[in-house]
Amino acid sequence: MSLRYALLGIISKKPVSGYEVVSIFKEQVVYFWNSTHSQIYTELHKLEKEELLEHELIIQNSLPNKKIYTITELGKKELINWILNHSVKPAKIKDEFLIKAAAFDILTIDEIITLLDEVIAREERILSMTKEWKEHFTKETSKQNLGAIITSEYGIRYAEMYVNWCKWVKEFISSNPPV
Amino acid sequence: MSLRYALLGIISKKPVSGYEVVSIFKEQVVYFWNSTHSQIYTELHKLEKEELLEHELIIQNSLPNKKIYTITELGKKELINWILNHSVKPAKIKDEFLIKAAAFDILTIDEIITLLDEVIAREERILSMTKEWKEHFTKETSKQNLGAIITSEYGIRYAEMYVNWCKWVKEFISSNPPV
DNA sequence: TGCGCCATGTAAATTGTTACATGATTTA
DNA sequence: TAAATCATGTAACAATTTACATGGCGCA
Repeated sequence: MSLRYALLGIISKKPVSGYEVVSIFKEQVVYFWNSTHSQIYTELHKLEKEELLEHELIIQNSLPNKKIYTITELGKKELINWILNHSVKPAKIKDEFLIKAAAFDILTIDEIITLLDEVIAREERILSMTKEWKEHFTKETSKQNLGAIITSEYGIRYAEMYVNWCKWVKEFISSNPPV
Repeated sequence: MSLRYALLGIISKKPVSGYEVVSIFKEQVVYFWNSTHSQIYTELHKLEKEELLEHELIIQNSLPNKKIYTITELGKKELINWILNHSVKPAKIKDEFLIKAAAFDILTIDEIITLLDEVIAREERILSMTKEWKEHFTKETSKQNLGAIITSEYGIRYAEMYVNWCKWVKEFISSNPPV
């Protein structure tokens, strides 16, 4: 149900195609919302039926045709109304690694260290990518990228927190080894 | 699909009823996995059919009867196998507030501040609760609560990161006000 | 010649949420 | 006397993921 507002928010900044929305999701939105192209295209159709979006078909010669979506006045009203009046719940997280961490009691120290090191490497990769993104947004000082700057800052802080927590766990288990 | 491993992990520490599993989810697991009682009871039935769990019915006089679940040898093998061999993906997050943050461009400073202050208050409440939980687990120095200690530490760090990010956004928008 | 990018969609399967259903005991 | 706790389940609905489906262009 909130996916629609993520889409409206993206399209409110500038008209984009469904394909571009999908790539914005992969690059910028992953840090706080997950979705796939199949869900996004379907939701875009629904939003258009409800007249919150409209599209213009762009005929391309060498590339496939595309639909450029624009937010309607009604869509903008709906978006602002949701932002101001819908009270949000805490984030819903699904983190497989933390499920493993919760069961570290049954592993050996070496097994735990191996798992932690993999995740540290992964999060450090994500961290450096996110830093590049933030720099990119910060350079273009347009009024319309406040959202991108603050959410990428969130992504950076999240990844840093994750890495530091992993390192803390490594220290913790060396002074409090499991069975 | 990963829910089952969260359940196996919980029950591997000590035999518990479905009801207790649900309350452990609410208290300790919220920080990294979300589920509801209806899904948990259903999954428990499946795990039993697959012989990864078994239960003993406890007849109670003044309270409703309950089923105490125990992990089987097969269940333990499955759990350890998943932990060691299934490569995990980064967390999937659904954070409605970040969807709002991504669209802060279209709000006034006052509106943004109001939204941020609500979330700061919420996360500070969660933070103090989580700190109490961690203290609680740290006091009982059993070998079987390593998981609870490190995941509650994660919860603390996550909430602290969230609050600090919100405060950073407040500062950021006062020096870079939106339209 | 195979892969990735561009570009859009539908169908099937799985997961997850909300509502329905019951009911005694304890606590405020 | 109303709400919370204990205790378990199913049904209906909504959301999400994975697979199916197509196809040209550019690059290595």
